[in-house]
Amino acid sequence: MRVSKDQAAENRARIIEVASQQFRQKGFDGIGVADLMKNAGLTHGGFYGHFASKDDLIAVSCDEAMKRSAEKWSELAEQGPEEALTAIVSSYLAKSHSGGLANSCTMAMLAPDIARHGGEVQTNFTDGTKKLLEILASVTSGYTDADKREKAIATMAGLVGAVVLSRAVDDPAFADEILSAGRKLFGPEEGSDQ
Amino acid sequence: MRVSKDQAAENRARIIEVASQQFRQKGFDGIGVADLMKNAGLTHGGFYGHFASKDDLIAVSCDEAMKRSAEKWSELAEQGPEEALTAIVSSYLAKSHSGGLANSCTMAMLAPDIARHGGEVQTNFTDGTKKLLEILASVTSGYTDADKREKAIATMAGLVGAVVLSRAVDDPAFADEILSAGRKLFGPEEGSDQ
DNA sequence: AAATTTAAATGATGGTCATCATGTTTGACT
DNA sequence: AGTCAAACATGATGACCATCATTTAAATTT
Repeated sequence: MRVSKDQAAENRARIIEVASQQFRQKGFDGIGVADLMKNAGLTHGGFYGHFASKDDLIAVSCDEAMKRSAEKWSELAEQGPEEALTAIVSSYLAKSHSGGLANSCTMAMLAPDIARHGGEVQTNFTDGTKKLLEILASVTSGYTDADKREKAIATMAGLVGAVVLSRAVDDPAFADEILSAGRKLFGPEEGSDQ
Repeated sequence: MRVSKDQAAENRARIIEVASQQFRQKGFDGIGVADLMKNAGLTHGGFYGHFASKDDLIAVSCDEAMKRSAEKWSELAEQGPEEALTAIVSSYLAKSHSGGLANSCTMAMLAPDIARHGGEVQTNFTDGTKKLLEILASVTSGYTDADKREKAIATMAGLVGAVVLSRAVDDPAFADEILSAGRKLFGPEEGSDQ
């Protein structure tokens, strides 16, 4: 059966959307093409009309997710410099019960998968990470740009590590303790405001 | 064929050792029981004499790896308080070319896999992470124990995030930039020593 | 309205995987 | 010395997977 051009584009977008969530939740190897398509309301055969391979979808969906993060950070950055950093940090380190693994950042949920995968995904991820870093550096205080960038790297690593650990840990209280320490210490003038 | 008790124990230890490295390098789903056994110099059939299931091996090998990390950190912590923190940080954030993915920390390489897996691995990982945090807190300066612990959480998150990102990124110069920013900013008196 | 195009469905293929049943060898114990 | 069973090998089983060939049917074009 056939479907209108608009419908087909919508289907493609839904496949990417589903894939983006499911990959973050279950990993690249944790979900198959057939299940992905079923969750998008389609059957597995149609997949190869939209994408050359599963690897292709992986690359596309991760790129999409990184771009979405960049948009979100950019929006949060449109504030006074100090409030902006606080906004990004507290948005990134929101309590773990708000949205499961599927709604967490690609950097936090898929970075090791990407490191192992190599290829196009990794290149896209690298570019996306650099972009996020620039946004973060632009709302970070420091004497020089190099100083800002260095501090932004540390903040980004802290954010990613805090989410990675809080999601991996069994104990909800411990998970929240990690997120809350991050919220306190990765904000403006880190560590010196007590 | 049969093998002496000592030989069998040695074989079991080698399976765990191989698994620990391969899982970190390729992920839980990235290596099969048969290949794991082959890399340990055995055939796949013998596996179920040593372990109840692949999940069992996953739990055992991660526990082993976390315990090994704790030993290493404990040794590094046996120094003056400031040197100890520096030692742990610079050991953790050593240049990326020294040892590939297989020799990186479990927290950095497997945390998302563990979050998805659940069960015994996750419990072991949680305990191991708490243990590492205590060691880090013991070499961290602060007015109160709660303060030390909070700072130690931030440091640990920063270390993990820096390794996660540096391993995932395509660009070696960027990877080293991340590690080196971490080395500079996650040491003693973070961020205030410039 | 007929012809063409194409999104998606169906179903098959070859590969991989975890697990287990069974066979073989030989240490360990009587 | 003789028996037993532990340790490992071999091979099978059934499930799942990515990919693709073929078919179906509707959207688009003529």
